[in-house]
Amino acid sequence: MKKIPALFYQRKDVLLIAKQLLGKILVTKFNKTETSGRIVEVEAYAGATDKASHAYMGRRTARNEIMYAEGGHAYVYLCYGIHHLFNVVTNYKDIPHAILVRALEPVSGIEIMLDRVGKEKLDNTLTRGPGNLSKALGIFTKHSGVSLQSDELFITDDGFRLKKDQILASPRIGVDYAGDHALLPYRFYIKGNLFVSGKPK
DNA sequence: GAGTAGATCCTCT
DNA sequence: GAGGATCTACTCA
Repeated sequence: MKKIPALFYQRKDVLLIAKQLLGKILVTKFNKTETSGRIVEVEAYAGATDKASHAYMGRRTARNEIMYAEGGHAYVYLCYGIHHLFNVVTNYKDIPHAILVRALEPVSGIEIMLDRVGKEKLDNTLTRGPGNLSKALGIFTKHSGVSLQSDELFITDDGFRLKKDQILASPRIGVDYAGDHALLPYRFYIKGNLFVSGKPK
């Protein structure tokens, strides 16, 4: 499978990229063990104009420095002292846009993922929610800043295509503190997919 | 089934 | 020193 080229991420419309990431395969290959999952849920964070973003109003710190890099890098950080959140940096250099990957549908290395999470059998909690999927794929803060063109962390396209009516938008999750911006429909997910967070159907 | 509290630690002020 | 791009478990109905 071919990695998605860096140019895919280096475009201005973070919402468009977020939608196009749905259905792609996120792959990690650490210590020669490969695990992967199809992206079924994402959230866009539109940098300086987005209250919910770490880079709101152009904030720039050691932690979010990677958001200012050119598109095609991973931004990983720890939330609530427990959960690792995996983001894809997008747009051009110095424009801190990012896409948070919230949920995956397991594709390969499922037993390895179960082992990492400490579960016995596959269920829809394995890769549902950003904290869980990072754990399942073995992603930690030390992977922040890794290029998605590297061989241990990348995204591929296996030819899977979604119809327009399979993509739904909704307000983002867990960003109530962002006031009005918490209501922006920047979350995209695949209709009816079991691994999308929220209430199971 | 729905709502709420607790866990737990890194980062910025 | 405070708070956060979350998840789980437990309570109550």
